[in-house]
Amino acid sequence: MPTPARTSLEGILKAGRAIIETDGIDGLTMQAIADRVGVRAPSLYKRIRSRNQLLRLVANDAAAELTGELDTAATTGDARRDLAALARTFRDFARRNPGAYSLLFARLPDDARADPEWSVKASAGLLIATERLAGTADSLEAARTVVAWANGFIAMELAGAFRLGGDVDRAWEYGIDHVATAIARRPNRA
Amino acid sequence: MPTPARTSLEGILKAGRAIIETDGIDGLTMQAIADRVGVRAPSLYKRIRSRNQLLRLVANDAAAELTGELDTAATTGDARRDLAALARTFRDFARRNPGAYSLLFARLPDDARADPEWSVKASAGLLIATERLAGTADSLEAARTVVAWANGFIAMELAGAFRLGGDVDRAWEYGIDHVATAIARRPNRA
DNA sequence: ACCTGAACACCGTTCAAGT
DNA sequence: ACCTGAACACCGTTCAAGT
Repeated sequence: MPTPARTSLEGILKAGRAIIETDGIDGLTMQAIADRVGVRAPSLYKRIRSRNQLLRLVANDAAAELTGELDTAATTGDARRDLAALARTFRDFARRNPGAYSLLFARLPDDARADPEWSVKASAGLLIATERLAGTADSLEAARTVVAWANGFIAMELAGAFRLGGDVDRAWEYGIDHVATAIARRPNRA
Repeated sequence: MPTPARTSLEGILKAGRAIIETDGIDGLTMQAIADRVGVRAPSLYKRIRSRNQLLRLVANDAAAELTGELDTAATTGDARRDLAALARTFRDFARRNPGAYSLLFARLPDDARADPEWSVKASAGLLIATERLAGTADSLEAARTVVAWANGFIAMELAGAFRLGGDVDRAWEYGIDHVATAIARRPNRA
């Protein structure tokens, strides 16, 4: 006699997104998921192959969300303005979803990581802006400089690593402004 | 009848530094330490209070090593050259000690993290260079921009996040050069 | 077809017992 | 004074058994 399903991939995924924000990656246990969807831990293996695959599902879900937000962020056509908007969107996402953000950039086993294409998709708009600012020859290096700065800033902000006082928001504005100037063609011999 | 000690803090610390490089933070288990120092896991609690305290010891040890290297890196007196040397030293340390590096910047419970002063000590030389380049008013923001960029770059490099091809070393040189220009006073209206 | 309890190998940690 | 085995509460995962 078939028993009706009490779990679903969607339910598990939603539970995963919620738990990773409250308890972090380490808190995302099979037990925690099972409690939340109202089932015993072994039953989860009817829907997912392993905890690592669950982490990948959660990471892909977050990546799609972030990519969607980035796609609608660069709208002015002004490369400098678009660059600042993309960076701001990235930072806002990280602040709203610190658990998902750290999952996306955590060093995890390959089978737990988001599909590699996500970073290509996510950086499409950025590459357009940096190409216009820095020129075709340097657009990849310029994009990497911006992403490294934004990623590093956000990671340090979330980790509470800015411990020398001062205004972190001011450091952000200073940073995006100066980095944009830096990658613009001939920044210091205009 | 007192038994002679077969463990020592030094031995445990050295084992910890070694294991974190081969097996990562998650691989640094009490079992792994015990195996390496030739004792059973419960005996470790005669020397350390908990695994978290061990993580802190390892982190502090790595922080002292990194700080020492940074202290001898900025020697030319030329602020731009010193800045590049400090960044390069940072990157070299991370490549030689990727496990320790990620431990230093991982989000961990407070009792597992390195003492907060380490980052103050480590950034002393950097602040001198950025103050000369950017001026006193902006030196903190400038230092945060450099650290965010370097940290973000290294984290992405170690995570294998540069997936769009291209020459990563060239992106590093491009980045440090342009970031230095960016924070220098009046970069685009000289 | 779905869910469960029991079991396994692993964690960190405590503690009484051995020397 | 130091080390140990046994035990506890937790992990992820497998699997035979129940409906």
